[in-house]
Amino acid sequence: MTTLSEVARLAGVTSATVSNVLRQRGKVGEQTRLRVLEAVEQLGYRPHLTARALAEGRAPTLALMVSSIANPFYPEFALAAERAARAHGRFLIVCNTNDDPATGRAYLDQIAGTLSDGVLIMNANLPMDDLKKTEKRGAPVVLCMWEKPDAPPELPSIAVDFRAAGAIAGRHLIELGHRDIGALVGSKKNGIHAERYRGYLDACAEAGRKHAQERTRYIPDTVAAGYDATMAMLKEFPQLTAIFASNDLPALGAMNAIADMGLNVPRDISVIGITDIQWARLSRPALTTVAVPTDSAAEMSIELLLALINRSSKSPVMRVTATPELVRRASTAPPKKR
Amino acid sequence: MTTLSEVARLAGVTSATVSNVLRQRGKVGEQTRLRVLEAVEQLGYRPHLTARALAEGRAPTLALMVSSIANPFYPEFALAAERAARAHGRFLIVCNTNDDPATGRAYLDQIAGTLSDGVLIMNANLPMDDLKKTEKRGAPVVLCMWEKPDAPPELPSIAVDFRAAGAIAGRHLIELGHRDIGALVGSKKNGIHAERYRGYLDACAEAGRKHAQERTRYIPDTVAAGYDATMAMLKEFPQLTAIFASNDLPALGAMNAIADMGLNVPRDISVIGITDIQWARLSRPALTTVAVPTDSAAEMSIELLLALINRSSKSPVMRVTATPELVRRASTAPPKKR
DNA sequence: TTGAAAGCGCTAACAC
DNA sequence: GTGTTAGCGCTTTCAA
Repeated sequence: MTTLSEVARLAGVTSATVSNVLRQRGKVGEQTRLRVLEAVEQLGYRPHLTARALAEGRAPTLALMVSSIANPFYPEFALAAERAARAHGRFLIVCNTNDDPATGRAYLDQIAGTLSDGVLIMNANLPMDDLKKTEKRGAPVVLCMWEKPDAPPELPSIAVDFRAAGAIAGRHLIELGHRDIGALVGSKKNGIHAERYRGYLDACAEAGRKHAQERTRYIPDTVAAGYDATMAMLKEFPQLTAIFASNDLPALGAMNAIADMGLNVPRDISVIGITDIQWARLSRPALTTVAVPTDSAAEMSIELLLALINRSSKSPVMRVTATPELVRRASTAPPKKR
Repeated sequence: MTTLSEVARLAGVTSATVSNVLRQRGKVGEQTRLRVLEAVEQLGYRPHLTARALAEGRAPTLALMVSSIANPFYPEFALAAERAARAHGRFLIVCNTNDDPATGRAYLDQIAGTLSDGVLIMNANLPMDDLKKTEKRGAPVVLCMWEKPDAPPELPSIAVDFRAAGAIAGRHLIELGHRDIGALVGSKKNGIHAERYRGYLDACAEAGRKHAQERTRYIPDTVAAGYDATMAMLKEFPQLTAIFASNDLPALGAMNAIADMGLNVPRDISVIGITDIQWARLSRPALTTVAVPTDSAAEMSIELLLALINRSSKSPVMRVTATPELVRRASTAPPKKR
């Protein structure tokens, strides 16, 4: 490993000067600058980021806490977040909590404020208290995809208007003429997807209709759960002509279930999801869904986090992304005439 | 931020002692130990990982270079790698090169050997030379999924016998009775998937058959490319009864194309892939594929990397994972009688 | 068993 | 412009 002072020695200057030329801090003569640069080149010197971090009192990394990077939505977010971080000279450490609060806490304890300057929280199943504690210890925390713009959380956050997304999905189904709709909610009753469902109910209300409780299933946010719930619901309510799913994963499961029952999407039953993950456009039929602005949410999250780190913003702040938009694909159509 | 010496002061000892207590380095009296622990608790002290790294001369992080974490296979690998890294007390930094060698080089230059102790290379499109250069600078490098066990690379690596995988896929198709098979190779002719195709050709040869060159398409490793190539190939060779794809993504594309042509998988045409990514089991019909041992490849990669870092192993070493295995699902069946 | 002190590689005042 | 110096927070000999 080549160090600053080795470079300095070769260039016949002191390490402070080398540091100055490397950080482009003016006040360096043109010839010494050239001499230093040459020495750097010759020795193949690379700054030691850890040492620099310690001296500067700040880490070059940010952490992203996520329940599991293998969940199909997160990689897309992570990619965008990493890009945004890079654009600001930061590296991204990925922390999979596996939905286990203890794992998340361990991460927070170890890296927040030491290895990484701040942390992005994406659905990591961590109690607010733990998050506030790490914030108090000096490491800013940003909630990446808050679901309720009307109810700002106690921590800085980027919010997506998921209620609007739910309403858009509901409206689309209703406008197509659907009256018998089943709803798949990918969380507990008052869980994370509650707002999306509320939005769907808003759309029903707007249309002067009422959604019957029994036609709603609260399930895990997975393809398999969407599959099972759809099977069950279709058996109980064969008259359904459409399925509203609070997320793309259960929607995809619903499509599979419908296909396996020998029915056709969208001819017999329409399906709509929310998010617009990659698979949505690749499934057959391609899934109609309400696209959430993933990339800009990631960028906004990184920017807010950096602002907090630089103390140029004070918590709590909530910023709202652009409104989700309908993406019409092939899984929705008017209901069959009877 | 609480520092070691603050804890030391509170406990009435010196920071060296606190350090000893924390690192469980015996030689500390029981009462002082307790006193120190209490002080740690009281102040909510957390070791500063960056400072520790600098003092120890080693970073607590490992880097994973990948072309794009959003590519459906990588997140699964990344998850397993992160778990393995955590099990050894390391954190994982994700580096998306975006398939751009310059980006990869920039990462290597910046973090290898400074911010991170070593780097895992997963299909990041980086020239060997750059990798060898970073290794020379002192940061071990491990190639995570080398495709040719018979031709060890010049760097430490974990190899998967993809030729065997290709042979397994080919054999499966042939055993089902297929004779008119189209091949989709997800890389350039002598590119990364060449071994898989060779394996497929091995299977043909074993069966005393010869695969006709014109029935092979070299394409990008994507769903879209698989779709287009299948469309084209089926138009040119309507007699095909099966598609061998060197990867699941093109295989999924092939299934979509077949469906869009109004044909049925597997009744009219069988499709097989390689890897067994998550989507494979979720597609309709579920994709028959040859599963690669992702998790163990990730673990082996991490372990090899750590061994190199601890100099308990010297490069180059190549280790081979368990052999890929056939996963029969619904996309393959015997060909129709004519 | 505990303390003193040096140093990891770099940055940032402050002098010269 | 360039050098001197004092740390950043921790680990680790080496002495006591």
